[in-house]
Amino acid sequence: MTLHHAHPWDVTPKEAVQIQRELAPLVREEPLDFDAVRTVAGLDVSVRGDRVRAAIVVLDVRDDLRVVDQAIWEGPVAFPYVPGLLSFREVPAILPALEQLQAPPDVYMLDAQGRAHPRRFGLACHLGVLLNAPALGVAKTILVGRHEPLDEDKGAAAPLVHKGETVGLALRTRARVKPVYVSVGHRMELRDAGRLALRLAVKYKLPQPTHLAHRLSYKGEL
DNA sequence: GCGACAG
DNA sequence: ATCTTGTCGC
Repeated sequence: MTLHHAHPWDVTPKEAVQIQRELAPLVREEPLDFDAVRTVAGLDVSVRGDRVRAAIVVLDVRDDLRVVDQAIWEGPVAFPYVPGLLSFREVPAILPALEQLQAPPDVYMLDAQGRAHPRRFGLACHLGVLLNAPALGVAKTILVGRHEPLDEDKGAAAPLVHKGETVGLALRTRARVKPVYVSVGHRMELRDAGRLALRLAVKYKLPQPTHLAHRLSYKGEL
């Protein structure tokens, strides 16, 4: 995989914001060709003390979500947690983990926001633009935006709106369970992201890719 | 100035 | 995110 818009990571929060403003216009919302999607990678990063551990789990969506590849990378914390600047903390750990994969996944699913971000450039957008690949964010809580109440059944959804703009989707992946917040990362439309998240949420609230990636980064194994 | 605030 | 046991409900 090639980095299309490489930039320094050893930056100050102020410089990070500037980088986001420069890259945000590069996010492309276009129809996703589902026929070209065979593998979906779930990515997550856990933090323990002063160490971070990035984990990736690749599933084959045409073979009953079978796990076909996985990778882990551990290293020192390189950036503090600042709401809105999560990518500068996690991407530096995700990139080296990606290098361990046998092949580039067709879609990247992040445990974070995509366009549902103050500057429309959450972690899912950042990674998607860097790799120039389809990406989406599936977050457990809201960073920005509001939405109308959802029905209690599985599949219930409502637009996530911020400053008059639909930036994501509040989606109930399991009946009577708190919804997840889906948003576009890169090279797909919101409806595509919603369909993907709902279709891959077969056993838990979180879609299988991010659910497994979370387990792998947290426990160190599946 | 006062809250809100992905992981 | 992380610190952490049991407990209520489908």
